Amino acid sequence: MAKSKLTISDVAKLAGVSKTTISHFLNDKFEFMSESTQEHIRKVIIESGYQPSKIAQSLKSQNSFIIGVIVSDIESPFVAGLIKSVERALEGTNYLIMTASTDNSLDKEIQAIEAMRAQQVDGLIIHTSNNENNYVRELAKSNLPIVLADRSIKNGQFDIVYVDNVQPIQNVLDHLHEEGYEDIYFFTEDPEFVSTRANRAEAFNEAIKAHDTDNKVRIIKSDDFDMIKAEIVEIMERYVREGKKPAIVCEGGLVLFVVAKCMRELGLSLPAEIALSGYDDWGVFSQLGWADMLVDGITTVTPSVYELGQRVTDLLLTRIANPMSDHESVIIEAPLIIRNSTELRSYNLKQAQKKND
Amino acid sequence: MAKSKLTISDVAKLAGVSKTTISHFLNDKFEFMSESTQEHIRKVIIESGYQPSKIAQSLKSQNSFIIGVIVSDIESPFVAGLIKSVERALEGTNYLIMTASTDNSLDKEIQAIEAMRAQQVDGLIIHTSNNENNYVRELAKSNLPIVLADRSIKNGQFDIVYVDNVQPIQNVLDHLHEEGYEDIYFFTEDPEFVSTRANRAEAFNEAIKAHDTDNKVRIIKSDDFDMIKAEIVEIMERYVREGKKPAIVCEGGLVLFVVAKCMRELGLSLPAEIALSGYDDWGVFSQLGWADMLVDGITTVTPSVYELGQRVTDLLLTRIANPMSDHESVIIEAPLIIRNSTELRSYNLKQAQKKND
DNA sequence: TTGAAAGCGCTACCAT
DNA sequence: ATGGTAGCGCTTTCAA
Repeated sequence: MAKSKLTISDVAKLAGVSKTTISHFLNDKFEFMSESTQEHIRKVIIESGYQPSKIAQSLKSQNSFIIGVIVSDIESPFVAGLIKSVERALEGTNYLIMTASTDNSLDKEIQAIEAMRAQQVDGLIIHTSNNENNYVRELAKSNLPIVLADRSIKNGQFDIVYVDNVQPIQNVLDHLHEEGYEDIYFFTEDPEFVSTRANRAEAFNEAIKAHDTDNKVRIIKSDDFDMIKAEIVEIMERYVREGKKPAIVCEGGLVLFVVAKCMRELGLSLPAEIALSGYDDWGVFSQLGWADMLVDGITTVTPSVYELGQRVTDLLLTRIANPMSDHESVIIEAPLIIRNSTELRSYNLKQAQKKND
Repeated sequence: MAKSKLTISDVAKLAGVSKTTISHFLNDKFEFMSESTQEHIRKVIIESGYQPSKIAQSLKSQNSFIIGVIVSDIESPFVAGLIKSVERALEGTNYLIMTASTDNSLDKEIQAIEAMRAQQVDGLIIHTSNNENNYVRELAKSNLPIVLADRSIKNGQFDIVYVDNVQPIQNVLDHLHEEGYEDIYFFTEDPEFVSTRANRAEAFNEAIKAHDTDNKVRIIKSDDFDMIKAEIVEIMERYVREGKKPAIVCEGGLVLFVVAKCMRELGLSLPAEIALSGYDDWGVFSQLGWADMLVDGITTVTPSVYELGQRVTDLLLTRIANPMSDHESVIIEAPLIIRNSTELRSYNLKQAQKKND
């Protein structure tokens, strides 16, 4: 192992050839040298532990082989799965990823993107924290390849891959109606700046309006358990007054988790007193079956985060290869997995059987 | 927004000054120019959207302001928390991070490190997948700053920050004994190449040997639920035969989660039939209280992953600033949080009260 | 088959 | 206060 950094000149000197020949060797242009020099150079390079500087190569070639991945919060299992699948999709290429987690702050997001631009990244994958990110909208007009992951940005022209926000909501509602729930709510974190939340809430409103004219969207904060419990209690009080079975649909993995926690702490029994369901977009956690485990199983809409990352990466590499191609939108489907938390009919059946025994 | 990339020469031409002056401006050396040129340059740069190339700066200055973060699996909440806290600790500096998730493969780990070396990273934070990583051990002898996060590498000289692997195990065992458990097991994934697992298993053996001479370490695979259930069933059979209350201590968040899941599926009741506890090193998930939620609360050893990331980053920055300083080892303490899953005495008390009623 | 030299975008030294 | 220029490590053209 080399003690200090060698340059191409050092290696050329060591091997007794010119920089040019070393460079040819590094770039697999073996036709420019004899077998014997080739072998000789190989040996010298291995023995010396020489690592060509990507920095210098980048400066020359004008591409860095770095993909910038900007995400809202790396600790969200959704985001971690996204990053992992991007890395997997990049295996076998020469690209590395540079990540920045913006803590859902627009300022940090812009800072991170500027820093990555300065690093001469070859492309950007963005899981934005704000759908009004002007900076990105403008940047998209330059020639820097950008693909949005799941969350869109208003009024911009982008490549984007996102999880279906409409059909799964319809499917959940159909299922809940069939099971006999009549008072259905949608819990989401603030949808103002996050397209997926807004789109899911809108799909919910659209689908529900034939059955219900009240506003059933509840905007919660996932770290304010008291507030969430208060919302749930209000729903249960209404149930007591009006007798319509209530159900809650949640916008994403975190909200679903937190609402489940609150229901448990309130001692509610599912599916008898209330139903719970929602998007479970937590990648490895979905695989581990957390929704299967809590409160005896929660019905979820379960998209493949890995597919998302794969498709995003495909799109980005395509655009890097062909900067002038038309922008594409790709939608990831998300099947409904029905579990105990919404199966009122079979619950009722079991209760009836117990009585008969 | 610029359509194509501007260079310092372009900007110098636009501003009607020399490259030197622009360079001075970029490096805040305002003493070398008049107020008026300074203002003029500022305006030109903003209007043109010019971004100095870090690549060129790096080539010149011989440092990249990139920290490489090599981790075993970014989807582990422990690792995600580590990355997040490293990023936080780096806020306010000029450093960016480049991540690579190695899927617990030694080959990929070495590849990733080589790629990062080529990128001229200024330092490396490594959460290794293999404690016999020769490549890293040798690399540590070069002048590249390296700090290990939590997992150590045999026979190497490193800066390292890790979660205490001894005292918490002792604390858990003391607690379990006090509660009346007499047949205590340690569940871990294969400890052969992962120092934390090996160290915890060893601490367990050391602490238990006064009470129990059998080998109570069970090596499981976290994705093989059948195998885990079989182990648990065996333990319960022994309990039926011999009457000593069993307890399981788990090596990390994933094992704890999976074992909890299996116990639930087996219909075991905690703490009455068996106790469960272990390291909960899942950062944000610990905060969300998953261990509080499953099977009515699991007793956990709960280190702060954020502190780990913070300390690791501090150490790395210190070493970058002062390459010749002595290697440091920092230990993160981990308090024991006692929950329902091990509280046999209060459970028995309640049962007794019920009888009296 | 090999090598000399220009130049990528920037910094820093040395002039003016 | 401002500018000319060498050089960081590499690639690539052109010449030998």
